[in-house]
Amino acid sequence: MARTSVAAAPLKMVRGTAQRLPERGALHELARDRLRTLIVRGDLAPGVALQETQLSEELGISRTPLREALKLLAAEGLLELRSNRSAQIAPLRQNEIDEIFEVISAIEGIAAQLAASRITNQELKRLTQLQERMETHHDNGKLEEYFKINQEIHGFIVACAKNGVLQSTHDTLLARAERARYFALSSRTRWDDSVREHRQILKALKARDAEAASRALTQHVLRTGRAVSEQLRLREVTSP
Amino acid sequence: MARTSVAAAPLKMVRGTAQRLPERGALHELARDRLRTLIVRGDLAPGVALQETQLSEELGISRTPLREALKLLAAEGLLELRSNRSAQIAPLRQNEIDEIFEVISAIEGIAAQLAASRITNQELKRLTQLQERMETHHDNGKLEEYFKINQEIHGFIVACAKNGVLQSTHDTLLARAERARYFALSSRTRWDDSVREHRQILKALKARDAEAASRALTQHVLRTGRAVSEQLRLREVTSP
DNA sequence: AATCGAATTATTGCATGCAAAATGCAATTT
DNA sequence: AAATTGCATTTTGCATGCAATAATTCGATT
Repeated sequence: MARTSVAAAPLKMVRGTAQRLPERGALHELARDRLRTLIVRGDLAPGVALQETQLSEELGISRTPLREALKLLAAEGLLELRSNRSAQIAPLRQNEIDEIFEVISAIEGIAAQLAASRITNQELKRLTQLQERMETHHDNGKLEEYFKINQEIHGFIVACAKNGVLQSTHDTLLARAERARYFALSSRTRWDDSVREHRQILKALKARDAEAASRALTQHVLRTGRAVSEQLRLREVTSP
Repeated sequence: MARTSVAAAPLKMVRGTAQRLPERGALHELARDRLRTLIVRGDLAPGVALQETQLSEELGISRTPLREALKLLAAEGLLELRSNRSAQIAPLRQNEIDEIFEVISAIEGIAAQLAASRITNQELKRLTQLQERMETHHDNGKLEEYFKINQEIHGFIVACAKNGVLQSTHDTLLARAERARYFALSSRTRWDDSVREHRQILKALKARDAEAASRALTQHVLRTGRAVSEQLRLREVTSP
């Protein structure tokens, strides 16, 4: 099996070798963050087994903080631990993805509802700006950039709800959903629809119409979820 | 400082001593579960510092699995880790409690909505049964039992939504909310109202009226949250 | 007496060691 | 040939060791 090189740079300084400065902070957090990114982006594919010794060497840390990181990632649903066996990158079960989007739609629904009354004019301005940038990327066919701004908008609306617990719950679920989206990049038609739906959401927020904003965002997320789920289904039938 | 005795029985068998059978499973999970219960029930009060060596001895395990448990509990929001300092039982910040109830209300709202269409007749029967038992406890003034069934009903409705991700998200948040409720046991009038609201929720579910069920449960949780928050505020002003 | 600061002690964060469980492989049996 | 058993190896789970950081003590100074 190919060696899954996981470490662009070790997390920790090694004595006597000149190298890039190691990141600072607790090692288990650094390991968790690094691994999370790798999992979400699909660099560590679903089903891949993570061996503690090998991985700890690649990260340049010992097994102790690594194991702590693995347990945290398992709690986030990105990893599955099997007792006395290697941890495994969580598979993308269609059913689970459906569930995740169902929950995210509810979270963003309440977020939009709260944001409608709590959002400041400055935040509305910023949101308008983001929408414009997103539309530009859409018109120019810049998928990568569009995708990024899209995520930013969703996160920003949740932030405007001014509820930290809501935010962190959302973030955790989003990581799992995003992983599925990396696999199943949405279709072109969905892309067009999505931009339109975002316009509606922004309009409702500007009008501070909680009901409309909530409904629009909930539906938007549910439709996105269905598109991702559909792509996943196609992949399952055709490729593996 | 009084020794916070945390261990009814050690988690692990000690060689050569006749004693109750140790529970089975990974030590970090046992430790996490035991500590979670102690925290939620208030046996470990907000602000209390947990020393790794002392606690590991009380639990009869080594620091390694204990530290894993601590990090998981911190991720659940029940504990706060301060680098190079002892972990601390998370304080009950009123603002945070408010946020938690806001999110739970949304979660249970979507749960009721989904449950309205997904609940089986058998589950409805069970729910009716639970409601009856709860009312009995209410009428007899059995707070403890009432409280337990109340929790069971909420959990059961979420289960009827048939969404595992929703369920586990709910469970995690509920632990934090429940901790606050142990501190701030709701007032008598709230108790009466609560039973009435539960009747409404059940009625809506029986009618499979998603809209009504969702609205009723959402409002019920929000009102409960407000009652808890109010009690917390009173405590803050009067006692400490 | 109060305050500051150095020395001492206590505690955390990480690495390593070791036993138990699982895996892989070859010899053996069906 | 397929399945099975036994043995060696690998890998995990937990305990322990050690250096770095924070808390504490106690004495010197104002």
